[in-house]
Amino acid sequence: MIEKHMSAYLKDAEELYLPGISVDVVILGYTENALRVLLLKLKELDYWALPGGFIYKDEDVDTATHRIVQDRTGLNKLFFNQFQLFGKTGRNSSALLDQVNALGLSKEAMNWLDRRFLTVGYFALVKIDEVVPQPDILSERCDWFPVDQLPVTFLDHGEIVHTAIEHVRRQLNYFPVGLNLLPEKFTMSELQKLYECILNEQMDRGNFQRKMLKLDILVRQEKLKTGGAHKAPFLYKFDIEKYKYKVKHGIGFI
Amino acid sequence: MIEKHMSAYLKDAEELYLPGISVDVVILGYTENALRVLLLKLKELDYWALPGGFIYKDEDVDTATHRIVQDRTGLNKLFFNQFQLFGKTGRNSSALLDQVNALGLSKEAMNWLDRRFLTVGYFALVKIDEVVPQPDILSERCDWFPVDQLPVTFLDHGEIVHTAIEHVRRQLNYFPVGLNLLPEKFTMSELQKLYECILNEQMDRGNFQRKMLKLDILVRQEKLKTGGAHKAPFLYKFDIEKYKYKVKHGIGFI
DNA sequence: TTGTATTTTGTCAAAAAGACACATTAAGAA
DNA sequence: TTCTTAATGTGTCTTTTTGACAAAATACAA
Repeated sequence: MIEKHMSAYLKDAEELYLPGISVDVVILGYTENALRVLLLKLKELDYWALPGGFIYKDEDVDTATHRIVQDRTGLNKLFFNQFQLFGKTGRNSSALLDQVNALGLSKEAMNWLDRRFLTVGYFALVKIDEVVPQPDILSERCDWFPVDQLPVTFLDHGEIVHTAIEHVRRQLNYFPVGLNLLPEKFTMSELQKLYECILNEQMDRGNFQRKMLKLDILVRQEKLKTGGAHKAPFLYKFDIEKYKYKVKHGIGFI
Repeated sequence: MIEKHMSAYLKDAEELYLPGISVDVVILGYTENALRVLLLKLKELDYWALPGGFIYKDEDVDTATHRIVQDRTGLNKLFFNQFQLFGKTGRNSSALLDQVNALGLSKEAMNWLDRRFLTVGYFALVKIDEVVPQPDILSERCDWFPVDQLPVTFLDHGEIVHTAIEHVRRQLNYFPVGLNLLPEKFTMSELQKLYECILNEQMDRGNFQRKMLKLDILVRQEKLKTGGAHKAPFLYKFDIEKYKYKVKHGIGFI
């Protein structure tokens, strides 16, 4: 079955796309106290893969990425960034070709796939509850996985995810993670838990709040009413102007 | 003239190299209180270009980079890192082709060059006095330029340099800049000036020393005798073990 | 020997970080 | 209604770090 889809998908690949290079996107969301990545279950194969695709011959790489993420998430306004090119020799789909009925593949598809591929690694930050995940033609479904509990992945996609996380962690001061991963309004402890997930370290509540407020990028809203059996926390929003300015120059949190 | 060299250089390009992709390396050195980049003056053209090249079909991208840097610098042990893929549409050598006698180019060379090219941006950190710069077949000489005083560059090479610097600056805690840019033994104020160059900001001498020594990565040597009419400063070396460990986890200076 | 330039080292106040405590309060239980 | 619980808002105190600056040291030159 999958041979048919692949053959259709790759019918004019040679003519349409830049050869030997693809894009893979680590789409990151945050919910229920965990950083999660969107993965696609390949049809008939026991691999989960990153959303990815090829680059049209006259298309910017960033544009290709936007297209790919938009197709998989339904989102239009996106924050994403390139973080690394992966290109070890021997990086090709032979593992996959071994498992499909290669004879069922069209000659064009076979030619296209059976070569070394470089892939550009991107990460995207999305509000998980705004996403409507869409499998692509080669996958049967998609799911969010906590970044520390990945399933068996296709090729080096697991490594790509971990590299992306490390990249975000190192440059946390330069990416608008709060703005793009949290809902518009959030509590201080939600923000703290997000930071703790990314940095993989616990912080003191009082000290986190003091430090975060001193950055002068948050606007306090009215109280949160509904919820648990405890004092209702304040809600905050980002002051977008100040936030974006600070992110550009390093927010100065870590 | 250059047409002949290009034709020779690109004779079997299609067969040897991955198509549509190149490597460009921002080779950074430090001397006389300035961060400098090695550029090549293209023969007969008014452009300075980054050292670069193509990737053999069965060669790791990192290996290609090592080969390129080794060819231009004579160095074997190298610290280098990929930092970004550049790939806007329309990024090709037409600007260059306009200026050479295109008719003098072989058909192979013409075919190879006249297409969109992606390029992988790397930076390398070298000890400038250990380098013996070697022009490549397309260039007539090479020179070190302070990164804030670049000449007119080929294509987007100027932008690539500035992106590299910003990358190093942001992740200064994660790169062994001192170890790779300074001679084996150095004074505290040499180290400070290096940091000031990269961060583009002045620091207090006493405070710099206090902070740097507390990192516990330096070993104090004997005095520096020769020199100016003033107190001779201590020389320091890095404690390689400690330094590498700290760099891996973020040195914690900035 | 004295002056100059630069390094080494130290001081002191201000700011930030870290540890922790106590009062507050929404919701549910008694 | 009152009490309990769990998490929040806020404050305090100590320690550490930073920032600004100055005194002492010293190699060389005049």
